[in-house]
Amino acid sequence: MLENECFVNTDFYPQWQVWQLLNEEERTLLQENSIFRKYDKNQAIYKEGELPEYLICIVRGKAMIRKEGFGGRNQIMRMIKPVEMCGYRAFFAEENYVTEAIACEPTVACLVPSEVIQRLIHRNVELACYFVKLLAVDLGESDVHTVSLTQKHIRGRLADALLFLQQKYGYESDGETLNIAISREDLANLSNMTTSNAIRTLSQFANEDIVAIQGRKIKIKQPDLLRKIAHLG
Amino acid sequence: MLENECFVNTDFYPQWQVWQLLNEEERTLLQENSIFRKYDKNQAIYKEGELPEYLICIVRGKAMIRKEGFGGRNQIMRMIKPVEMCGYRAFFAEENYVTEAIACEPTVACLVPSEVIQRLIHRNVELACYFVKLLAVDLGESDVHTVSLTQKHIRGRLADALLFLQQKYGYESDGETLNIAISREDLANLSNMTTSNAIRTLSQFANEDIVAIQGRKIKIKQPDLLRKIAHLG
DNA sequence: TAAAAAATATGTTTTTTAACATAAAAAAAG
DNA sequence: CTTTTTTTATGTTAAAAAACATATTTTTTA
Repeated sequence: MLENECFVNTDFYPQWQVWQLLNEEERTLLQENSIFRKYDKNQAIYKEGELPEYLICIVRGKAMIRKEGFGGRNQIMRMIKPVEMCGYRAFFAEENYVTEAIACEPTVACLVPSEVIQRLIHRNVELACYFVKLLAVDLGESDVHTVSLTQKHIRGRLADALLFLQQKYGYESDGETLNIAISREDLANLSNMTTSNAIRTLSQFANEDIVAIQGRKIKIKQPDLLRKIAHLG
Repeated sequence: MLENECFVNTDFYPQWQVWQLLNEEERTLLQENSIFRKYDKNQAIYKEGELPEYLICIVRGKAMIRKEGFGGRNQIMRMIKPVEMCGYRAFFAEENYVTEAIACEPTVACLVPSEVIQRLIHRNVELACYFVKLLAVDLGESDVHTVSLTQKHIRGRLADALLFLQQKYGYESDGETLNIAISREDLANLSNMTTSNAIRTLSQFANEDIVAIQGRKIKIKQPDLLRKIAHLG
């Protein structure tokens, strides 16, 4: 067993949508072949250029899917929460990864070897259709994200990023603090701007009382205003 | 029969990869339910916000998949050639279209009603897996395209666009003229810049003898140099 | 074919954003 | 707990790209 493998409570399986599509026999095949791995904050789950060996399901924690750009800049393409998957795109495309996945906080993943998934989707058409839908939704989000990144101004892009984080991770129990701690640099990478501009623009939002900042924790004080800024571009 | 419906030589079917995955019975179902439609240059094949009714296969001509942005700007997301499909993303995601498809030249499409495709993929797992792969490849291309659009400078983006057109449509018989006539505006929409900048930058490339311009026909004279410019960002 | 409209070319100005610089604050490491 | 490193804040400058303007060419349409 590799040192970052671990055992976890397998209660997570029923939460995984894939699990719901499998019969008893298929579930056994999946469970007996899947392994669990722990990742530290900022540890890579997979790297750009590698060949995908596993389908990865995030059980605990958070991950970001990002792509290296030019001059040390990265673009965060997607973010993952429990119980969502990553790594399946490259695997299904039969390509090496074009992105990398990084744990945003201590994270646990369930890894299923590619051959097992391949076998499962070829014998279970509902599972295949589930992945068709998943990829189709991903591609639509990607199209919308691309136009936001390329055509909106800095404030609109940052507003989009904050609303995206809200939608993905929700609020803490106070109903306004984003349920993720994110550095200004990552916020910049999510919204296609330099770190300085993320810092500056977030400060402006705080001055305008649209958000409140407590380090890497962000309170969304006026979501409607944020939506308006996002909508204007 | 709608006025833009038409009959075409059905020899195209064997060229369609989907056709190759079907048995006799499935082929009959597909063929008996598919209709053909003609589109003029610049005519919409489908529009943003509409509900997808058909899977669309381009039989003759060319189409661009684009998304409306802000201030009258569009982003061309993908381009289609015979025999490739479009319109399947929204359909599989069970969403309205987030993009529109426009015929770039007189185009003929084969339309298959959504219910028919739905029935086919649920009884043919190989077909379902084919769409999984197709969408996975699309999403990978989208990721790469996004980073090009957001991080490369104007020259790099235009170089990428020209190389993309070369790869997609190839050369004419002279071995260097792109097999598509494209306006500067569309080139701008493909590479995320204003029309003025597409005009100016293409002129620069012509001055540097990297390309030669004859109206909307572009000769790639130094593809290696173009690749170098694209690679530098 | 002539007139009108649209697209292209090219120069100039303005806006936006990146890059750079420095200090303060916060987080991480020993 | 102290030192070092990293992150954040904020001001200034430089670069990139958009916006604007006008002339010319090409395409479309009557």
